[in-house]
Amino acid sequence: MKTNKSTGEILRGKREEKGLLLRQVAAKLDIDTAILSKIERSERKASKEQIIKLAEILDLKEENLLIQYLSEKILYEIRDEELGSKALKVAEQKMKYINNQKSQD
Amino acid sequence: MKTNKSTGEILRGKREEKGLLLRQVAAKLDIDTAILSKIERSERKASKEQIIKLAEILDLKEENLLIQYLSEKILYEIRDEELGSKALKVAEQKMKYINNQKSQD
DNA sequence: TCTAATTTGACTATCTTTGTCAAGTTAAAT
DNA sequence: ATTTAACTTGACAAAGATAGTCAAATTAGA
Repeated sequence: MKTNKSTGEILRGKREEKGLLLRQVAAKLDIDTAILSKIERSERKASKEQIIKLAEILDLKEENLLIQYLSEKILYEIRDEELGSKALKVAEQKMKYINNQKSQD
Repeated sequence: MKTNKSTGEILRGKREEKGLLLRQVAAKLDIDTAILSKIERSERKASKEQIIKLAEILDLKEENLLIQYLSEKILYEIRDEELGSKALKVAEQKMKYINNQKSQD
């Protein structure tokens, strides 16, 4: 999966590829075009529900789009944190530990 | 670094080791004991500023405590997300990419 | 059992997020 | 160059999440 493209870029790329207008897609999401514009330019975050709808509207694989979206949410939490990389690694270890616990049931 | 202990557990452990009361530590943080109690039992999240003060009050290495704290913040974002593990991995790739870009200046 | 420490829950205040709206800017077509 | 539709911007409002206080209830140690 591509990881060096923002969710916004993916959304805009696919929308244009399909020849859809902001107005049209925004209407399906039931939001103002202003917000969708901001989402596409990474000035605002979409909600999970919006991501799911967008995947459907734009024929994007929902799972991939959600992973993109979640990874950005994660990075947003550690934006301009010196220790971000280290925190990410520790988070992965904790995650592994948690998943191990779960499978011990 | 230990990763299978929550920030709250670390804080409580060290506070008790030092024989300090919730009241005393809370006073230094300028918050009610109720909140500190909740932080120690992971019922509430501390703020970054509180974590920094707590490291100082309890003689914990600030960097380690911050990493713990940030990693929990990350995991909080993907709690009960099916795709959490995958999102974490993608976040790491993105992070690497970003850091690479930075070093190209 | 008494007393101090901690926990709990109801409530409030503050901050963040998510949205609308209207005005401003850009781009394409003529 | 002008016009028109698409998009962007920023100020604002509503709603939701977060961080705190306070007082009552519970727990733990002398």
